[in-house]
Amino acid sequence: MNIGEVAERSGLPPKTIRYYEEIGLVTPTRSVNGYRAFRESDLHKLAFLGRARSLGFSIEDCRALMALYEDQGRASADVKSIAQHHLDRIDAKIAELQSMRDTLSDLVKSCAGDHRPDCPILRDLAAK
Amino acid sequence: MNIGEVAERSGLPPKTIRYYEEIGLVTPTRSVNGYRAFRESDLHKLAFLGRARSLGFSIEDCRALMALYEDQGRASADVKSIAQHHLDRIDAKIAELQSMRDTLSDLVKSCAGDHRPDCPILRDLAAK
DNA sequence: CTTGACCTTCCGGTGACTGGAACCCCTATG
DNA sequence: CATAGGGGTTCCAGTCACCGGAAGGTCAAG
Repeated sequence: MNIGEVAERSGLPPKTIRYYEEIGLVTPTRSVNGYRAFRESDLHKLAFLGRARSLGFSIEDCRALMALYEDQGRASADVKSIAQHHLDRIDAKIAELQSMRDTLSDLVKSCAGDHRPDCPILRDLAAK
Repeated sequence: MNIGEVAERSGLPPKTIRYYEEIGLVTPTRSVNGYRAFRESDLHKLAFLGRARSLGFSIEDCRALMALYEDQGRASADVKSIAQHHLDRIDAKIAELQSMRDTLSDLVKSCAGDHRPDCPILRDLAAK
């Protein structure tokens, strides 16, 4: 399989796949013409990575998850730990955004949004 | 005022203040010894920037907000528009994170997290 | 005179890619 | 056989908003 087909089937852009090779997440072989030659197992790995990334796992988390996936003797506790930490980070991020959202929403509501210069949003940013 | 005092009073790290000068958000004068010399107005600007950044506005949004703040003839609609767009982005981000959170939370709950290798998290990432 | 706390600039790195340039390879068509 | 196109390749630079660190200048106190 060339990179184009793998891109299509994995849903990852070719650029991303090359990048993943560069950082050692996949190691396709090479054809005589120098093209990357992907096996089914490479495609499988890339799909795994794509799904992990879509859940927001960092590249390093993905690397660790892949290693655990391929380690038959893994303890599910190790996987769960990574996922739990990630979940905690997400919760923290949501809380942070939610707090911004609340403030911002109040400000937007309080602003007339017309041709006049008076603006509670600017007043809030400037004061305090 | 030297940068240290401004940093303390604005809550921004010196590195950040230098960076803001570099990209033209503040333009302190210079003392004879080459040190940056900040006026009260610079401090005020930096505090404004710090609060806008803490609400998640991008640097370019901050630049625009500052310009509006200093434009006596502004229309509050312009400010509101920036804030509303930012609010929309935040809502989108929260929705994205919330969706990740939901999936991830289910996966974490379903994983025993013990010494055994069987793991629904990895199964989910690998399958589909 | 030295110490230590400031300040300066400059360079490189962060995360996870993305865009673009310059070039090679392969197949099909005129 | 030349060429056009649609693959592929590498390498470099840029993104965003800074942060860390090195090498060195400045200043007040002891």
